[in-house]
Amino acid sequence: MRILLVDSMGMLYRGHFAMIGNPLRAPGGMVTSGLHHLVNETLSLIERLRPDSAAAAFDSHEPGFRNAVYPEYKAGRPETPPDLVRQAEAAPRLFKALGIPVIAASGWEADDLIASCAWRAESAGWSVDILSSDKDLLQLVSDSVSVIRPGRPGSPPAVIGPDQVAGVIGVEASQIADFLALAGDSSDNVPGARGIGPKTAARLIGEFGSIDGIYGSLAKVRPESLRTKLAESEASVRMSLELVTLRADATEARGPDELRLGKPDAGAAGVLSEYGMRTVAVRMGVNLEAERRSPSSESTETGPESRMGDSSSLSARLTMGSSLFAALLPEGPGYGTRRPDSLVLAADDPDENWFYDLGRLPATPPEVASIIGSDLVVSYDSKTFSHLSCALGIPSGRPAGDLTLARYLLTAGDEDSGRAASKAAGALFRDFDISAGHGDALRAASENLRLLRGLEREIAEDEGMERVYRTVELPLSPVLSAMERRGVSLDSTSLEGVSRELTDLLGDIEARAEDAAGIRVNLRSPSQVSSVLFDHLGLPRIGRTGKGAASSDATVLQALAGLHPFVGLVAEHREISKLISTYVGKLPSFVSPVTGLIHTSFNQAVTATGRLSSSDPNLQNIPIRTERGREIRRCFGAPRAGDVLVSADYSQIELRVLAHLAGGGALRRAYREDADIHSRTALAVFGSSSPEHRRKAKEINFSIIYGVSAHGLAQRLGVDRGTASGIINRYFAAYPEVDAYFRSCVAETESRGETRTILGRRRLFRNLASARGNTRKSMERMAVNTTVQGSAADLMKLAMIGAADRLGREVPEAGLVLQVHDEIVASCPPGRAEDVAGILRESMEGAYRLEVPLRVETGWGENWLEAHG
DNA sequence: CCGAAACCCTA
DNA sequence: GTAGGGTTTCGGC
Repeated sequence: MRILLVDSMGMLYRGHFAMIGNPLRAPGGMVTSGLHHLVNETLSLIERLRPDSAAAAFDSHEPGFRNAVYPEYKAGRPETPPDLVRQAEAAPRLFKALGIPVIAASGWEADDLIASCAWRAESAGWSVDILSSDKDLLQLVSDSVSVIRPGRPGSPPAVIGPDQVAGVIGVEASQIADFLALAGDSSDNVPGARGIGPKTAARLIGEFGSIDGIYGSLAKVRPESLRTKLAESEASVRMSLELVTLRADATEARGPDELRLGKPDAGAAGVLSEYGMRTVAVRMGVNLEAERRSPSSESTETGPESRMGDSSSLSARLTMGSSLFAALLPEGPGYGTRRPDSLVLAADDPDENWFYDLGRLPATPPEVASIIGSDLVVSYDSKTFSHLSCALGIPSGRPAGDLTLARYLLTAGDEDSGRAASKAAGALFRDFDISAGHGDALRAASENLRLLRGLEREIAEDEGMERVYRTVELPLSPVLSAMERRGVSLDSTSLEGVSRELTDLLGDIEARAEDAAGIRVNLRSPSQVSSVLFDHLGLPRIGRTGKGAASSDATVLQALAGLHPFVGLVAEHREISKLISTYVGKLPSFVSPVTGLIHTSFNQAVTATGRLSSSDPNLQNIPIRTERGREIRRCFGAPRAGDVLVSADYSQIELRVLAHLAGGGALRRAYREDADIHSRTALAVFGSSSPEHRRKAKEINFSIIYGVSAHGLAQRLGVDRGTASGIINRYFAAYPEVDAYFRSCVAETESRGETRTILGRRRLFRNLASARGNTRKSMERMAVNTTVQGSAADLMKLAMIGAADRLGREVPEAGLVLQVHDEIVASCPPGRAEDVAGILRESMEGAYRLEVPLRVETGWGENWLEAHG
């Protein structure tokens, strides 16, 4: 026998705040996000677990024993929002109407009632499942009691049994109360031990087992400061233990037999109508006569093909302005070979939701193909959707919307909220189990459509973001997915040769290093290298690491070169081991067994500035600077045998963008005159354009783009800060418009809390106005750099869209394969290389009209090294 | 087993 | 000083 116990308050909170920006409402206007979440999660579990009994537990408003123990218990909490109070009041009535028993008792918290019911059920030999995301309830986990965490962000709902508890919270179930009593809990105002947080608490509990164990052998606690803290806090810890321990003796709690699941009663239809819960009604088989329009239902009891009847009517309903949220399952990142076996479609009208079980069909129905191929589809992630539809043999159309991209544009720079929003949406999307029926999938798809609508409304209110969304990011997505699918080839034979040579060399260096140092040392361990350099050999400590220790990084090694042979050997070891471990040793594992090619992922929604990133593998950091590194680059070729790679890269795009943004002045003039910009800068700053001065000026020009600080430039040029400061002053004297632009950029970022690129892409800087000292300086540099780096990224994205379009029409056998921020690489038959180079050049130079010309250099060859030239 | 730190590859 | 991805070691769980 099985019973499900629901932590109603926790679920209401979670649902309510998850949608706080875009809440669900009943027809009468009441906010119902929390209710929807609570009821839907509960029903999902009932459908999946099929329990015999269930109970939804609610907190009492009356003070309980904890307030008697500690009057400050839960003090200082923000007032519960009225919207949430109303939902908490409505929930018991709703559950009762649906035949789900409710437990509540004066003076008791829901957690104690759950503990008491769980204890009774367990004693009676029942299995117990608790739906809750609250860590306190993990205390109850045992062989017969599991806690189910609803759709933890980013992962499917987690069932936490005895073996999982430690992984979630760091201590065993039986130790949780002791752990919380030590660490304290700020949300409940449980004091715990002063100066001890979760990390230390978990360590102590791990070591001593319990609070009694700790105080029983306090003398063994190290270090001494910790012992003192514990001794001073003993009374507080003992009291906290009483506060956090769940009580299983609430006499009002009922046994599992008294909590049998019933059926919806006669009033259910009325309640569900009142709260606007039509899908719940359909799910429960409750007839809402007045509102029913469709004869079929999305009940999980009907077969998956239930809605396949008259699908021809569907496309007829897809008119201008409407769109369908589509998800092909199984979902997952990247380019794969998995053939999706089902398709979920959600429309604005939930009665038009569809579920196709493709696995049961002999072939993909033409209706599905025409929907996927239409330009009406919106999805959670159109690039992944495109890969999955390709796996079905159906090319997807232009995306009409993309939840990932919409969220990205709105939250760039606001890392926490961006991540949170993304995880929440991702969780909603993945948080269903197809084996339990397709109700969850449809619900998740509907929810995602609703979320996307909200985000797109917000974007549409902002001209710049709307432009970037519609004319840059959405059109770029299919360009990137095609690039990923095309892939690039890896010459494994040559790479093996490189591998052998580097491996031999590395062994040689290790032996010589041991000789030179006079002791055995793991050269991959920075701490061991440091101890040899600075303790054993007594070399001078130059730089410091982030934590203040003596650094042994490449700049330090360069400075120490010549003082001892060991130094050079370390540097060479670092170079070679890097090449082996990151490239030579790893790249072959990325060759697809299906295509024989490497397919990277171009991530369109990760960087703060609007650049792309590349991963699995990262093809944007393939070596080029050292001779040995270049041998690796030489191993990359066109995806089709016999084709060549054509490379086109922008010349100084960021400095040109800066010249444009900064307005009229010497920098703009220099570019219009097609001058050698580094020589110009050298002349202005040093009064000479000698090769040495030009080289330094080049460093200065780079530093400018990063937001220049005297400290940074000093390090870069190897001069003292005073000198660097003087150089910066002379630079700004030569290019006063750049100085003025930086100042205005910072001022605007401060006043608006955001900065913008040339096309209107936004990066949030909410804290600039309140930041001080080095934090402030750092944010100023980020703001300045974002306009330059981000605008360059905008231009490159436009160029890629244009180039992909022209290649598709003019040289269909060619296609883009790589992008490395200021470079794009295409592949084509050798005879078309010149044409392709011309198309790339024109697309890039003409991507956007600036006040200065854009220049592009092209090259081609059998491999990437030759092409890049 | 995981996260932080140190390091290094790219633009 | 900007923006990324990735590897290894090491200490703590």
